[in-house]
Amino acid sequence: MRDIDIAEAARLSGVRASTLRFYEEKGLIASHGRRGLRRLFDPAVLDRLALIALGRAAGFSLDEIARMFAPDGRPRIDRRMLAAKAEELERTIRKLNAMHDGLRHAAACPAPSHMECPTFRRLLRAAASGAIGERKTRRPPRKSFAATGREQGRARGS
Amino acid sequence: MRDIDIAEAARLSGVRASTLRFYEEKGLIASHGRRGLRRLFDPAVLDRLALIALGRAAGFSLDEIARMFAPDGRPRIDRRMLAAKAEELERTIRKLNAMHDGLRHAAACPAPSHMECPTFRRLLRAAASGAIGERKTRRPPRKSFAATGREQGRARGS
DNA sequence: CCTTGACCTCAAGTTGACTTGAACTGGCAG
DNA sequence: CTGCCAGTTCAAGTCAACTTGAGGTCAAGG
Repeated sequence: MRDIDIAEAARLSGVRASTLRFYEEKGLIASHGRRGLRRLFDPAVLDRLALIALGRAAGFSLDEIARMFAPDGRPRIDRRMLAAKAEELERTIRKLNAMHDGLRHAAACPAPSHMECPTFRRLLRAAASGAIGERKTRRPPRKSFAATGREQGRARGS
Repeated sequence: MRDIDIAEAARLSGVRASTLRFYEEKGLIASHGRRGLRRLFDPAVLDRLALIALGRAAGFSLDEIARMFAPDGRPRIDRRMLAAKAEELERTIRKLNAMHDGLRHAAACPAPSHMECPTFRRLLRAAASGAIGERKTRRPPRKSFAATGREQGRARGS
C-alpha cells in the first residue's frame, strides 16, 4: 500500500476529506502527488493526523501545531512546551473541579432558591471575580452523532 | 445607590460596556431607563451578571443561560440541568487529566524522539481514536483577569 | 463513447461571543 | 452658550476551524 488517496485517508483517519484539504492548505499535511485530480498521500500522513488530533485534544491551536513540525516535516516538539501545556491543563482542571463541585452542590442543595444557597453564592462570587475563569465548549461535529438519531440539540436531563 | 449607569455597571462587574449592550440586546439583562441616552441599570444587574459569568464558566452558552431566567426575570435554574452539566464537566476533567498525565510524561520522557516514547504513542492512538476527545480553548480577551488569588479547588487525580 | 460520481478549486458561509467603526447625541463643565 | 466626551445606534468585522456551494475535471464502467 504505497500512497493512499484522500478518500482512504479520510476513512482511515476519521478526518473528513474537506478537513484534509484544509489541513493541506494550512501546511499541516502534504499530499505526495495526484492520480488524475485526486490527491495521493503517503500513509505516514496518518501518523501526522494522529499527532494533529493529539495536539488539538491538548488544546493547541492549528497554528501552534504547525509550528511543531520542522521545515523538513519531522515533528519537532519542544518538551518545555509540553510541560507548559501540562501546567496550563492543570490549572484548567483545578477550575473545572471547583466548578464541578459547586454545581453538584447546587444541584443537591435544599435551599428553596439557589440565591439562598451559600455554596451557590460563593460560586457566584468566584465566577464574578474571574477566579473560575474562561472556558468555551465546542459543539460536537455533525459527523459521528448518528447514534442519537433525530435529536439535534443536546439531550440534557430535561 | 438607585440605578447605575453603564459605565458604573461595567466598572463594578468587570464586564465591558459593549458586552453589556450586547447582553441587553440578547435579553440577558435589561436596562431600567435612561438618563439622556445613557442606560440605567438596577444594581441587581450585578447579580445577574455574576450568574451569567458563572454559567459561562460552567460551559453554558448564552442561549442556555438566557433560558435559565423565567419570563419575570427571576432565575429558574433546573437542578437536573446543573447535575447534568456537572457530569459533563466530570467527563471533561477525566479526559483532561489523561491528557495532562500524558503530556507530563512526554515532556519528561528520555526517548530521543517523541515517536519512540511508548507513552507518547499511546496518547497518539488515544487521540486518533477520539478517546480523548474535543476541546476548544478560548483566547483570553484583552482585559486583565488579574486575581486568580484564592483557589478553592483541589486538583483531584493527576 | 458517454455517463456517472467522486474528486477538484475557490469563494463564501457558519457558529458564538463579542468588538470595532462610523456617524450621531446630549448632559454638564467652563 | 458651547465644546467635550462619554455615551448612543447599526452594521460590519474578528477569530478558529471548518463546511458548503457552485461550477469544473477526469478515470472508469456500461
